[in-house]
Amino acid sequence: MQSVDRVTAVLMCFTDGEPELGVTDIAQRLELPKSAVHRLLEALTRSGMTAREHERGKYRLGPRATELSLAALGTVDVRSLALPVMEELRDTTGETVTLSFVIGNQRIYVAQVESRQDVRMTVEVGRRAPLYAGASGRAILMTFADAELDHYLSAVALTPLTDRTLHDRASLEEVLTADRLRGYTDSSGERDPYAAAVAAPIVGRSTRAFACFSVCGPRDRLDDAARDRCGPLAVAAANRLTELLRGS
Amino acid sequence: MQSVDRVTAVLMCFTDGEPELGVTDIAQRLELPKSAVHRLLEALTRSGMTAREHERGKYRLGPRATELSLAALGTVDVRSLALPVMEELRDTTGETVTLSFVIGNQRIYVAQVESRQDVRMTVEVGRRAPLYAGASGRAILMTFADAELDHYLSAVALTPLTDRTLHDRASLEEVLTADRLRGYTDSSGERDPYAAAVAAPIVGRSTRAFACFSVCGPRDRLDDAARDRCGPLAVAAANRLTELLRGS
DNA sequence: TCACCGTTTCCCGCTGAACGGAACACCCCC
DNA sequence: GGGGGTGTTCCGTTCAGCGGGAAACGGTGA
Repeated sequence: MQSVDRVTAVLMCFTDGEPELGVTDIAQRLELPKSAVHRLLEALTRSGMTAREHERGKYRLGPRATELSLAALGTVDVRSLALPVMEELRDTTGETVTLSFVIGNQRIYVAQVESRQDVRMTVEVGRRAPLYAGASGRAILMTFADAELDHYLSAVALTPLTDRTLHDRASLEEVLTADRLRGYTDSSGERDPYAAAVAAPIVGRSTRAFACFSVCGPRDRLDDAARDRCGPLAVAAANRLTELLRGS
Repeated sequence: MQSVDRVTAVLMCFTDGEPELGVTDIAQRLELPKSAVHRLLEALTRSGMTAREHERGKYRLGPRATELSLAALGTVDVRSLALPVMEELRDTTGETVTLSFVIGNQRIYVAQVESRQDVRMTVEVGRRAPLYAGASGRAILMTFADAELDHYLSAVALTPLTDRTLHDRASLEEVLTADRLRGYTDSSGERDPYAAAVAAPIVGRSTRAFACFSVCGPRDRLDDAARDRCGPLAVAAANRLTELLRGS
């Protein structure tokens, strides 16, 4: 059914990192006539899957999509899917592996798999942390679109947690730019003076991460060379979880 | 467009609390011919919005729906929407109000608005708790379908946290049955010997809660009469948040 | 093992829902 | 005022999607 394919394609456009899209934009992405896209969006808006704030405005996902989302995520236990991937990453790297979710403009540890070594990092599952300090938070931040990042940096005071925390906007943006290129972030002594970590964002099809993995341990052990080795492993694990979530 | 309406209607069937549905079931709910529903589901499954495990099996939401969900929820900051509702509930009841999310088979405090009274309940935002102990957890459990509840009770050891915690299956199920009728749960001394609470589940359109509100305070103040008064207020606040999420 | 029941799948003639090109309307900016 | 780009509307055309009904399938109980 051609219509079903088109509905799905239009809705999936909203997962590409931009929450608001126009008729012409979607038509170009999907190589469809504007009249067809317009007709689809009008019908989707009437049925609640998309919405827009005013006439001639851009479209966004609507209340029915939110309701569908709550149901869809209720049936997928992200944490259960993640645990085996985390165990594999822990065994490969030898360090503690954590999973954090984004909630608002903070992140929260929801699971960890601890290193088997006697000297190890342990985090307090349930603890929240800001996004600007440390590898995990920045792994999420680096997936933000420019406008979103700008909004975040305007809204949040960059209070240093240790004397190694990046807290001025310019150096933060510079670090994020570099991190985007390699797909992971790293930190040493930013949230805890004796800890170091690498982290990789976890995305759906959206480019905006909803969670991240980190590999963390004592600074002495997770030195520059170890972080260089662990970063790509964290990226691979994050990609693995994304595949599992997609059901492929 | 008739097809768009049908696609939306079919997808929304999956938000009614049952994660798996058959052709006949959906056709009956929507009063559509089975051949039409079958054609829609086949097309939705090809495009990834729905999926099924084997031929002739039931359908469920698919990987594209999961991806769409992550994008949709990324644009709705549930916590920001909730805070004004929680403040209003705090002012009406005089007690501390909390918001918990479901993560796996536990819940986690994500926000609180504290009572203005000097003697007050304070929770540790970020702390996790089981679903079987206390008003908040049971507010979530009571929205589970029978099969899901059965699965939960089989999987989780009902370890008492205080000597008032309900920890045998029969009395838990009995309490849940009663709570479903009135739409909220209450507890006194189950997780903390000196605390009492009422809690109401927060749902999308799904009957399975993704979060809950609680009103909590010292047991002496939140006695039977106070809990009777606060329960319906918590239910109204939960419904209010659901409306806000739906964008109505 | 077989019959029954309920569900899923498939078929096919029909028609109006959906199609897309093009023109129009609108808005922003120089 | 005009250019550029986007959103909206129109309308003749056509085939995608329609639904009734039959066939196929699977589970269950005697």
